[in-house]
Amino acid sequence: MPQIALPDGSLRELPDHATGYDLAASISEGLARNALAVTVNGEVRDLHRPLPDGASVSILTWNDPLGKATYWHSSAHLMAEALEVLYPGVKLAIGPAIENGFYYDVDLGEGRSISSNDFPAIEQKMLELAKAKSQYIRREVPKAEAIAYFTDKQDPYKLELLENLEDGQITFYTQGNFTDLCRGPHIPDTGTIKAAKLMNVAGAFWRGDEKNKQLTRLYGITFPKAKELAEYLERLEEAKRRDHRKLGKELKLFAFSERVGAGLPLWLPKGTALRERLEQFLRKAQVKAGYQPVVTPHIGAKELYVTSGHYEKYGADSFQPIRTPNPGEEFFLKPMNCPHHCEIYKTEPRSYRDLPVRLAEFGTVYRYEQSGELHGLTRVRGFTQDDAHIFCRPDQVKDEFMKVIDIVLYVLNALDFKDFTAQISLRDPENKTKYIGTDENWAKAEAAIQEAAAEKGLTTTTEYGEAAFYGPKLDFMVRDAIGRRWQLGTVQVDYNLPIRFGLEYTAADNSKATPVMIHRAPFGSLERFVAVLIEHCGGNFPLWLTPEQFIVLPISDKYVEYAHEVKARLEAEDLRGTIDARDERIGRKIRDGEMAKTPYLLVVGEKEAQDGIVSVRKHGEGDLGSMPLADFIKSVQSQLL
RNA sequence: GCCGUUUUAGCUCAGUGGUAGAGCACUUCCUUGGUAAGGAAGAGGUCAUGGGUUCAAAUCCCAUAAAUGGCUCCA
Repeated sequence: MPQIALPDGSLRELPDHATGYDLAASISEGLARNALAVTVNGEVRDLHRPLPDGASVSILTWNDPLGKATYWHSSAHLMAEALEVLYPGVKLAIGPAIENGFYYDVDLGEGRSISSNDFPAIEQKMLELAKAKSQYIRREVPKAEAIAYFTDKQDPYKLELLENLEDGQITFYTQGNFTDLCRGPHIPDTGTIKAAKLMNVAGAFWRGDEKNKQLTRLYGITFPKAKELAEYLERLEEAKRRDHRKLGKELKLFAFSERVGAGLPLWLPKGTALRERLEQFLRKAQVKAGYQPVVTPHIGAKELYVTSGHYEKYGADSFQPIRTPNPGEEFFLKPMNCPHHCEIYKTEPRSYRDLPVRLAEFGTVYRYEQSGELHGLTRVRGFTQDDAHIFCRPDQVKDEFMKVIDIVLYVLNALDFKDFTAQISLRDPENKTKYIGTDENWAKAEAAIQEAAAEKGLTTTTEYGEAAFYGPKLDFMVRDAIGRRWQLGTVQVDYNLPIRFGLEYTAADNSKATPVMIHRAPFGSLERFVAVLIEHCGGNFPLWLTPEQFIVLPISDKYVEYAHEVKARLEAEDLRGTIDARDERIGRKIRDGEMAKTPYLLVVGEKEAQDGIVSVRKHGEGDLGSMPLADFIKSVQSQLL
C-alpha cells in the first residue's frame, strides 16, 4: 500500500501500482477529469505511471504552469503527427513547449515550404487527430532498437540526438500513428486538445548553431477550450495596440529615417520632452545618492579600446574607425562609456578616503548590432545609457551594490513596474575561456552580487553563461506588451577594467591598491526604457512624465484669448500644454485630444471666460464638470507630489 | 549575418501585365459651434532602389536597401 504525500501535507494510502490518475480520482472526479500530469518529488511525470511509495505528489492541471507546459509539449507531438500526414517524409528535429504554446523544428525536405496559408489545413488535421482521443503511450526502448527505428525512418536529427543518450534513458511516446523519441512526460490523451492555432513559421538552426542546416520552425498554441484560444488572440491584439512602434508614431514620440540609417532613432519634440523628464528624474536621484555627473566625448582614440580590450573583442564587428588626415590615427565611436570614465578616475591620485567615486553620465553610445536584430527602440545602433561607474574598495562592493539596487527599485517603483524579475548572470563554469579575469576575482564578484541581491530581498533567477565577458551582472527584466522580456536596469561588477587601465588608490597602509568598478544603468538605455514604458502604460504616461499635460480647447475663436490666459496661468505653475485653436467644433477637438491620450482637456467658452473657470475633461474618465482654475491647478499639483 | 514575409500619397491601406485608388491628415472656402469625426473644393505618388523578361511592368523574375516575424547575437 503506497503512501503518498499531498502538497497540503496530508497523506493518502493507495492500492499497489496506483497511478497519478488513481490518486486524482481518489480526491475528486473533477480533478481526475482535469488532471494532465503529476509531479513526483518535484519531477513531472505521466499521469498513468505508478506512484512510488512515500513520494510527495501534486496533481497538475491546466491551471499549473507545469501542466500547461506538458499539455503544449504533447500538442507539439500532435502537430508533428499532423505534419507527417500532410507532408509525408518530413524529418523532425525537436519540439518543446515554450512560454506560450510550443514549436516543432522540422526539415520538410528540398523544395517544400510551409507558409501561413497552410496553417488552417494543419490546424484542422490536428483537431481531427485530437478527436480520436489517442493515448500518449510511454515505452522504454533499448538504444539499438531506437537507432534501428530512426534509421529506418531516415531521420538524421533524431539519430543525432540518440548519440548522446544511453540505454535506460531512451523512451518513445506514441499517440495514434505517431511515435517520437521523447523524454516526456505527456498528457494522458489528445482528447483534451480542443483548439489549435499555428502562430507563425520561422527559420531556426539545428541545435541553434548557424553553421548547421536551417530548419523550419512552426510555432503553435493549443487550448482545452475554444473560448480560451479566442481570449488569447484578443490579448495578442491588445498587445499590438500597445506596441511602442505603433504608439511612438501615433503619439509623435520618435521616428526612423532610412536616410539617417537603420537603428538610429530620431527623437521628436514630444518624445524628447518625455525623455528629458526621465533624465531629470534620475539625475536628481543620483546626485542625492552621491553621484557626480560628468561629460565625455562621443569618440575615443583606438588606443583607448585596445587598453579596455573591447577593440580585440568587438573591433572587427562594429562601426569601423574614423580616420583623420594624420596617417595611422584612428578614432572609434564609443560603444560604452567605461573607458572614458576610467580616464577621468585617473586624472588625480585617489586615496582610500576618496572612495567610492561615482561618475555618472547620460552617455550616447554606438554599437553595430546585426541588421536582423534591430527592433523599434528596444534594439538600436545609437542609444543613450544612463550610465555610471562606481570605483570603490573591495570592502565597499557589496554595500555599493545594494545602494544601486535601491536606485533601480526606486526607478521601477516610480514608473509602476511591478512585473519585473532580477536575473543574476554568472560565468559558464564549463567554458571559462570566453571571459577575462582571474578565477579568484570572478568568485569574489559573483559572491558579492548574490549576497547583495539576497540581502535586498530580491527574487532572482540565476543564469550560467550569461555574464558579460568582464564580470558577472544583475539584470532587471521587465515584460513588454507581447510578453517578451526585456532587460532594463543592469548592475555589473568589474574587477577587470581597473586592472587594464592601471587604476589605483592609496590604501590606509600607504600601499597601492586596485579599485573595483561597478557599471550600472537603472534604465539600461533611455531608448529601451521609453519603449518598454510606452507598452507598459499603453501610451498613457504618468502625469509628471507626459509630454503634454493639458490642451485648452476654446469653443470658438471668440474664446481663444481666454484660452491663452488659462495656458499662461498653468505654465506659471510649471504645468505644460497647448491650445487647440483650430477652426473645428468642440467634439472634434475633444476626439483628437483623447486620441492623443492627453491627460486633461480644458474646454473654455462663454461661461468659463466670464467666471474665470475651466470645464475639465480627464482622459479615461470623461467630463468632470467645471471648476475655478485655481481648483484645477491645486488638484493637478496634488497628483504630481 | 541567416530563413520567411512586407514595401503603393504625410498616415492606414485597396488595387490590376495595358495612362494610379480610398479614408484620414494637409491647403482654401463656408461654418462660430458646449464634451469622441460639421460641409465643400483643392493639392499631393520616381507604386523602396537598380537591373531583367515583355509590344507593354507598380504588377512577373533577379539583386540591393529598409521594415517585420523568428534564429544567431547583444560590451
